[in-house]
Amino acid sequence: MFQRYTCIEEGVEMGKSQVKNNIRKLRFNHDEMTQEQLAKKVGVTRQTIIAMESEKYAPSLELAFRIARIFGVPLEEVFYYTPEDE
Amino acid sequence: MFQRYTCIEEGVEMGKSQVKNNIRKLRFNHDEMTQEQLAKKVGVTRQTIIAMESEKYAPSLELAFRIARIFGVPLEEVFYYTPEDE
DNA sequence: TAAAAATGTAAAGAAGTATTGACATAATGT
DNA sequence: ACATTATGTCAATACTTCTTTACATTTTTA
Repeated sequence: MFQRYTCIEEGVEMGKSQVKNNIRKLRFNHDEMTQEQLAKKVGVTRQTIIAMESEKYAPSLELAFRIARIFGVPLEEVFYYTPEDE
Repeated sequence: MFQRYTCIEEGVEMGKSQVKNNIRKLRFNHDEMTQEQLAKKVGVTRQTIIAMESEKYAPSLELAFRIARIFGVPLEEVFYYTPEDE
């Protein structure tokens, strides 16, 4: 066994997801929207935005839709799948 | 009030998600692919397919991408967001 | 250069998603 | 009718995403 995620000695090492995003770029293209403002608009905390931007994990599908909607673009213009990691 | 989630007396009642999908249709349009076959192709269990088709919950973004890829269509052709419930 | 605003990090716990296994019902074929 | 295949349900557990709180660092602006 073991396993799909890089585990290091102590603690649980998070696997980075294979879904990438352009949130940061999109924020800047939208009047330099801050993480805080985006968080509020989509109804999550700033932590969640940070985690997504730093790709610690991918958002839920529902949250992905809400974010795309805020930026007024289709979901696949914000998020994209990179299997096998490039 | 009330409320996005139907909560019943005892136990936790699952809220249905606001993300809908065409998985069932797509399966049939693809040579009547069974739940089992789809599950195997995208690398999840049959339970997960059942839960998504019956909209008990929406998949993760990554799984959504994998499913769309199997059917050879863009993600938004499989899943769509219906805020406020239609 | 000091205050304020924006971003980053960490960790515990809640909520949501996925797995496993066991069994029930429906549909298809022989 | 019987066996087989496909679908559905339930429940426990594991894993992933999101929240909350609190504090550290960087960037911006007065």
